[in-house]
Amino acid sequence: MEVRTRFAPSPTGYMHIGNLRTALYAYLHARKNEGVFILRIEDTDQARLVADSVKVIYESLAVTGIEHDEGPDKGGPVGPYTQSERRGLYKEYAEKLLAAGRAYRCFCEKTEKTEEHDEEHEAPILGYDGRCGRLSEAEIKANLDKGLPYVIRQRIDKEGSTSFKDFIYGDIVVENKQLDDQILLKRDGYPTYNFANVVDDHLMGITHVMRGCEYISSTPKYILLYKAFGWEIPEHIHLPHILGPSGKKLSKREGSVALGDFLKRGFLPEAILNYIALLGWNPGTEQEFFTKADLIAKFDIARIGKAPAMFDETKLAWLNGQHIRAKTPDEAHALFLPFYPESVTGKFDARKLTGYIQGKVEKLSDLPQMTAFLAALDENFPKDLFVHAKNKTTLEGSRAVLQDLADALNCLGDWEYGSILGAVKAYAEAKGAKLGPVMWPLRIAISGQAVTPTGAAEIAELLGKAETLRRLSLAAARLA
RNA sequence: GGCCCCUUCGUCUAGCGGUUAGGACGCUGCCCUCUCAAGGCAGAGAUCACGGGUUCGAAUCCCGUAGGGGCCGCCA
Repeated sequence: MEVRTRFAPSPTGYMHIGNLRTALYAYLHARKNEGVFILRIEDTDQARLVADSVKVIYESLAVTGIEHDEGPDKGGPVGPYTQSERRGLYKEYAEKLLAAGRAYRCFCEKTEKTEEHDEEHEAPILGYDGRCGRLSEAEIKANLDKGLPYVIRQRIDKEGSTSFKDFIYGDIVVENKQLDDQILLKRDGYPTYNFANVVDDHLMGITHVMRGCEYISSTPKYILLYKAFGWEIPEHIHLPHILGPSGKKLSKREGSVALGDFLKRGFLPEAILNYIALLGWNPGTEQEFFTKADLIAKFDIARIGKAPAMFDETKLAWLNGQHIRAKTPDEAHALFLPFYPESVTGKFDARKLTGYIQGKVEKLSDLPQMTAFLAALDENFPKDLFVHAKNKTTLEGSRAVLQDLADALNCLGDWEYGSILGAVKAYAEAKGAKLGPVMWPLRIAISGQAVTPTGAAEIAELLGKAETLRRLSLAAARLA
């Protein structure tokens, strides 16, 4: 049977990294099995509609290369793919349940979750007591005649238990008395997630339902729905959570959670994809660097783990560096360019700069700070930087070297990396010195910092002859 | 509070009855090098949450306990 998976985000205005991983896994599983990956927009909460947020979903999928085969923008045989456009369908199916006695109208007041319940989670919240389920035909009719608003609730027989086999977590059994008569159709006529999800997954022929494991506890209710309709139950694959640094579900409170944030901060989409793929899944080999094509080839839902994983930005950064290094110089440059300060791109050969530092960059957002010294030397950098035990450089020695070097470089005809290095080498040789003790003062003088993203000769070349000589004499003067 | 789930180095993980418990990030050191935040090598770091079983033998199987997480919305 053809594999059909879906990603069913609700338009919230940003792409949560955990949701993106769910999308990735669903996508990979579909591709791996030459199946179909569907995008379905779950916009059934009218109160929470965020303008343009569907666009964010499209953009997120596009930038990460998680491309869907069917969706609101692409169409397909089982559309529409936006739930708000499927309202009639849900009503129709809810009424079928009503007619079959598997659902009932509920005229009770709204019982929305309050903030207090959120914080004081010790407060027991009791589920709906099912009173409207016991209303007589006459009472229902009377209410209807009065025009009382109502919702449709699923009628759950509180006897016995309901179970399902989760692909990751195995058999899950829940006593039916734990199950609430959940709302299927809201007062405004829109379905709840719980209902729309089941109806759509069935109608869209989804074979593998992949979602976060927070849905495990409500899945028995969905199972009962499938059974009430007499529908085949798809494979359920609940994914372990991604945790923030505090050990709780990754949330906005703890730094970046949105794909857009990571992108802005200089993480590459392919690195993010690679990293989140490894959060909860492993290939069974020691491979850690993956391109999307690698993932499609190696992905296997059988190797998804059960334990939640903490999101570790340090490792993401490392992986990001790996992906940057894997780029061609031209690709890298296209990536770096937007992150270079104007002061750098305006004055220097940025393409050359990229070539010199590509192997050192982890986050693109480090670029401004890494390259700032090119455009603006901190002329009052600490003089101690010249002192280096291993190179046996001292303030006195450095001054002499700098003065000599200034002369040597001044005589240089063409100003490029090779000739600069050649001149420095020649000078060192003439002095009977090793290269280190000469290069060190040079690099400090022209950069003003102990750590630079590339070597002294490269920096000198980028700076140009005039600026290099200016910095050299400046430093020599300070050391005098 | 009720129910469900999870538990191997700080972190991500391998392991599916017999391993010196392996790898990666990070950390430390060494090498290379014109610096290192790159590369190479090495090291520290996990009595496999704890307690009972089962077994000749358990990180691996079973049962408890503890800790953590999730759900209990006319949100998804």
